[in-house]
Amino acid sequence: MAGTSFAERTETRLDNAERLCAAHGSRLTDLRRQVLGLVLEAARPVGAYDLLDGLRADKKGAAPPTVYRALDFLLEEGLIHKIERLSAFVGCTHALDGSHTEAGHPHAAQFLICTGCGQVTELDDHGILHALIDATRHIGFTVRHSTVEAEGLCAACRDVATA
Amino acid sequence: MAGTSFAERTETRLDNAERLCAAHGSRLTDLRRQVLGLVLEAARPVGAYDLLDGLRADKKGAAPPTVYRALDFLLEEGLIHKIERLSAFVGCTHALDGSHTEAGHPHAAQFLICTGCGQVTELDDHGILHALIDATRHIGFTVRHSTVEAEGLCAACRDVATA
DNA sequence: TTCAAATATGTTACATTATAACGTATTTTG
DNA sequence: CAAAATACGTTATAATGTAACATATTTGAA
Repeated sequence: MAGTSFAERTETRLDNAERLCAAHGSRLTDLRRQVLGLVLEAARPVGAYDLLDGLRADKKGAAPPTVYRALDFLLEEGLIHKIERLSAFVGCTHALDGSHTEAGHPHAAQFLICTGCGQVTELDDHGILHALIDATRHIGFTVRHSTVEAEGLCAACRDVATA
Repeated sequence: MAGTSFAERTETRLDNAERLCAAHGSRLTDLRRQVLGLVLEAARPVGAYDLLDGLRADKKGAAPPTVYRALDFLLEEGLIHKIERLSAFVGCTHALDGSHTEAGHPHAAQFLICTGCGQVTELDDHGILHALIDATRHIGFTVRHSTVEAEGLCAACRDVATA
């Protein structure tokens, strides 16, 4: 059993994740749970090699494939997202906090990256998704998955900048 | 002078690019012109190291920074875009083919990546941009730059798949 | 239950993408 | 022309990601 212990809120979310996995016949193993925990405990998007460092506190010989395989699994389950512009990963608030027992389906997700504080906010805005689908439909393109990432300033950082 | 010679259409677009640069006081040097030419001649998004190989046909000792510096310049000028999901670069049709003499301003740009044929189509759809701005405004986030990339099937590849 | 198949993880090596740091050349400007 | 700014050359290395194969664990069917 992994020695790492996480904050209570994180454990709750991990339990949610475990239920979601069970619900579609996949297993949130100790290793995967631990990697997801490390992602969730980070205040901001985490890189794969930061996660690897975190893992090594517990499992001395961990290597890159250990982390990447866990990340691939978590991405497929929709439990985390990859922020492409940052090559980093965040927990999916939609899946882990929401009342959505129907995970797995890739949902619309948009990410707001604040260049001031580094925080990333996840949106799940249907208007954006529909605008994208509308724009692509009439040229015959079928969207399977979309990446929407906006860089800018969050409310708090903008206020600081204006002051 | 660089020995590489490009198709006529490409030269035309390079001339456009040169005018755009001149219009805001930057220089499309031989090197930058050559890198842009290589991007434009590629049927699909090109990686930095593919460009490096292309460069080396002409300049034997070229090294990664040679290419990356040229790419940084071209990105800043809005002459190319980076497709984050592919770590690859495409010419900006908006800037190079359009009647838009007012380059430099980052415009709304969305990319449709066909997983069938690898082609990437650039959209410049205001509906998507506005949906994004609407969704972010009411939470106080100010968008400075956005990345929108959709993966799916273009009309041609979808027809093949359905057949 | 017991073995075969499927799944998950360990381990080594390497591929790909990107940048730091410093020196030289070229261009621009006073 | 000389100084400053800009662009480029060169070496080394950082950061991100994967291939390939071995071992362990779990699952499922006989």
